[in-house]
Amino acid sequence: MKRKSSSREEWAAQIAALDAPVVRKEPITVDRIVTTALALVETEGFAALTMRRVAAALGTGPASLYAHVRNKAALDDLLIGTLSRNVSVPTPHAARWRAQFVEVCGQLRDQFLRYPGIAQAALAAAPANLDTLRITEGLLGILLAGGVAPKPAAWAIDAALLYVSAYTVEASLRRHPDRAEDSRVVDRDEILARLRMLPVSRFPHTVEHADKLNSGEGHERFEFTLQLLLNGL
Amino acid sequence: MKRKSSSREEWAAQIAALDAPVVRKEPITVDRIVTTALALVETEGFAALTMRRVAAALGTGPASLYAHVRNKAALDDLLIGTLSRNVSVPTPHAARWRAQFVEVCGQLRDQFLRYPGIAQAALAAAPANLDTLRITEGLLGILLAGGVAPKPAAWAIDAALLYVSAYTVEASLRRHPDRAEDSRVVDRDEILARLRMLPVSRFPHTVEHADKLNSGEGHERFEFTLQLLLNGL
DNA sequence: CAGTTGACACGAACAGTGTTCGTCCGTAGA
DNA sequence: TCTACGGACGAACACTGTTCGTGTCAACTG
Repeated sequence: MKRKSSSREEWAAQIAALDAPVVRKEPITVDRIVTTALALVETEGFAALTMRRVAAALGTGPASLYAHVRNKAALDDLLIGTLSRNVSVPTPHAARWRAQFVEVCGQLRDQFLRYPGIAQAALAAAPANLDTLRITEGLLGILLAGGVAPKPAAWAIDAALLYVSAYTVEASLRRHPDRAEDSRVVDRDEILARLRMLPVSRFPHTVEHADKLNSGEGHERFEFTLQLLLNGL
Repeated sequence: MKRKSSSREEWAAQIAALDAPVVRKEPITVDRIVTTALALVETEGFAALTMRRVAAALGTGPASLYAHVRNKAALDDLLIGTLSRNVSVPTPHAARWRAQFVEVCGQLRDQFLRYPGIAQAALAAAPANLDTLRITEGLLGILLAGGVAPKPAAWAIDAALLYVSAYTVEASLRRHPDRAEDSRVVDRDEILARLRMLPVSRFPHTVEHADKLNSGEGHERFEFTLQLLLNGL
């Protein structure tokens, strides 16, 4: 009972606590951290994912997070693990192996695009994470069922996952250029105009085929690339 | 002459300046900044590339750099521009277009690998930079000479450059894991051991072909992927 | 030759980052 | 009932990119 020297503020806080004594502040868990972090990335992009901002969204300080997550890097790993868990891998169907492969990669792509810039973390954590290994396993099953030899299959999967990450990183940067205007170009017509502006003497092919260089509606280019990879197997 | 209140330190500095009055401090230029930055990245990795550290290496403070470089992002762009300028694109030879394509991509890969982690900047600045456009132009010439249609050529180039960046980013992170030991695995045998440790029930294919998953000496996988892309054209 | 101008260098500061230390406290076990 | 322990967290450290204002030197101008 040595708290006889409590300040006025503490006293007021104690009185205020009388109102809601039962609804104890919900404890911080890894799940709550991950959920909050994902919401933050979804609305403000990966660059805004900060220990401080996650903590603030949880109504606490940054130090509180380190009891549940070793690192910012560890948090990133958790995020891409969660995203990977959202990808469902079908049971291999020998006749449709190409379509199945593209479909799984497309799921991953959509997950990454939903949380802009998070693929940067995926590039860092690729091989270590258990949840991404589940996807690798699934893709391997699909390719093996399609009659592809193990080694080319493994290498093609690696290339495809790398491509998915790079594709989504680039797509996110194009849409979310930090501050709407600042030397970064977003508009596609603008890019086309700049390509046409190049000196024909030094960039003959680029100028001539400028329209093809940045063409492709939706994810046409994405699927084109994957088909390219698969057709070579 | 209102400097009569100079402190003792200033006085000492003035005396010291008598020794070398002619060798005026070399002015800061964009070239010196780029050279210093590249040396820094080469020895300590892209994560160590800091305005402050570049400035310190030049014997000044960070504010001095902003007279020559708008941003850290602008500096990054300059760096990958310089690296791109080191890549020499051959004049297209119709019969050897595949080899030429792979060779150019290999040059770019080696540039990126020499400066660990710098490919992260390449992923961000890809389409805007003039020097990388020179490479795109060269690759386009090679593919067109090989008889590839413009649109597939353009898309394949995009995919290949994306893959080069992703490949080098991942390779750099594997070699340079921030702090030698900290949940990140470097050793290849270690990765293999961990893959074999997986439960066979859930990861049958991964366990069975673990040795193929991370096989490939040198840049075998790199060239395999590029060949895959090219064979589909 | 004297004087002004303008570009560059830079010290100091601001707002923000990841991470750690030490303290508090509430709950569970003895 | 007392104790130990693990989570919560305030404060601080060492950084980051960037800006403001001041200084200082060079070259052009009258």
